[in-house]
Amino acid sequence: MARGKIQIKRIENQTNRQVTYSKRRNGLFKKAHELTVLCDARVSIIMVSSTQKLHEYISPTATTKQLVDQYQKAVGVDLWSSHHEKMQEQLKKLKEVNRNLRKEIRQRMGESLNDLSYDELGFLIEDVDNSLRAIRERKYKVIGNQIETHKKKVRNVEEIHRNLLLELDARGEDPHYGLVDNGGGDYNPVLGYPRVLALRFQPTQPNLHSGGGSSDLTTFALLE
Amino acid sequence: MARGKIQIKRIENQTNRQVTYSKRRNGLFKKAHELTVLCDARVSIIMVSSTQKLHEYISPTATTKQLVDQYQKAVGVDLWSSHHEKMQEQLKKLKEVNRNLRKEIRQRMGESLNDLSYDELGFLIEDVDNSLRAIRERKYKVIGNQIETHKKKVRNVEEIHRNLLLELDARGEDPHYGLVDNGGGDYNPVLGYPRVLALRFQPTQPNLHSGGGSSDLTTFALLE
DNA sequence: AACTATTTATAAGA
DNA sequence: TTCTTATAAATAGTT
Repeated sequence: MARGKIQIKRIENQTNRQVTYSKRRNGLFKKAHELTVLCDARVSIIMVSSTQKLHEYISPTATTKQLVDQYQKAVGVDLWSSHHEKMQEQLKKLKEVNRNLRKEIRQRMGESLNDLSYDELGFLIEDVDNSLRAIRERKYKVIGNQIETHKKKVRNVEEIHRNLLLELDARGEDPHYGLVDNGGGDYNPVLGYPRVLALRFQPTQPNLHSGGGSSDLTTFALLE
Repeated sequence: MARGKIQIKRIENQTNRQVTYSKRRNGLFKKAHELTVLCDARVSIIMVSSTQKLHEYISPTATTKQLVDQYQKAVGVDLWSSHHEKMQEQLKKLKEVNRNLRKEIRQRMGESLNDLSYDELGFLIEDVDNSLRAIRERKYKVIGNQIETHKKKVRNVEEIHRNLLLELDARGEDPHYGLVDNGGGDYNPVLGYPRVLALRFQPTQPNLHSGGGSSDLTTFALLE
């Protein structure tokens, strides 16, 4: 465009090409900026030179993400579907795991047993039976611990009471106070009800077979 | 740049602004294309006018996705993190659900009972006990069905045998064949072992508490 | 990186 | 929008 017209075709001389790239890149960015200001527009330019160097212009009033998002929406193409694929895969796996876990639970609850063989049913019974024993053991241990704790508490209170009586006696005052029994309310579990036992508060879960739709996601949202 | 110099500042007249936008947009795209050809570069331009109309230029030698990906990589910013957020959220929920399911199973198996109260243990026992009864019932039903099936089979074979004998007798041949007993092997479950019962083939699952790492994803991969 | 002859882009008007 | 054209701006080739 000066000192002679040029053909618009690849500049073969490497150095010339680089120089022209640099000059015209500046020109382009300047024009883009003028456009931004004059016309109140937003412009994003991304360019990669023949040597794979990357340069960009972005209007001060915009971000590249913003414009790329807008482009996507307008063109209707998901530019990063490939980026989503891995997560999609993960989600699928997790849902699969979920289905299997639910199935196991249902079997342990005595449901969905149709596809278990006689032998498998035998194994399952043995397993659940063992589990039941373990849970019972735990229950006995818990009640034992609580009785123990309570006994200690009672002993402690009695001790305090005795000391008070002695002290009052020493002061020659009327030892009129009796031991106050709190009614054994301490037998309540130490933890109270900090968590709801999942098993008891689930309905029959009609959506167990629904293939992991979004509703499945929240089925257990209240647990733990 | 012609018929008078202009200040580079927003054109207030709406019509003028639009006209200038249109003209300069074409200029910019033309320049971009020249740059593409002359310098063997790749250029992506996305622009949005003040009226929210979107226009783009992309070098014939490139795709927008390609350049945006390259931009991302170079700048080190994940442009579509927001697109991932929803999925990330889903993944988190699923993992949480998974954790709870695993916990429920462990509790049903008599493990991880420490954070259950005495009353909760009572509920759990009742529940598992009921489950056990249900499974036993199912087992009896299965064995009953199989016996029934077998009986029918035997009757059928006997019937065929009788008919054969009659036929042979009618032909006046030597009725030398006896009823062949297959040894009751048909008591095998009808379904055979098409699926492995999850419960029996899981070790104690040392990674149950590992917080849903990638290893968790494949724990059940072999099931179902 | 600077210079400058020339081409190109474009503002204003039609 | 498109054309016209005077003029501003960009830039190819050179230093």
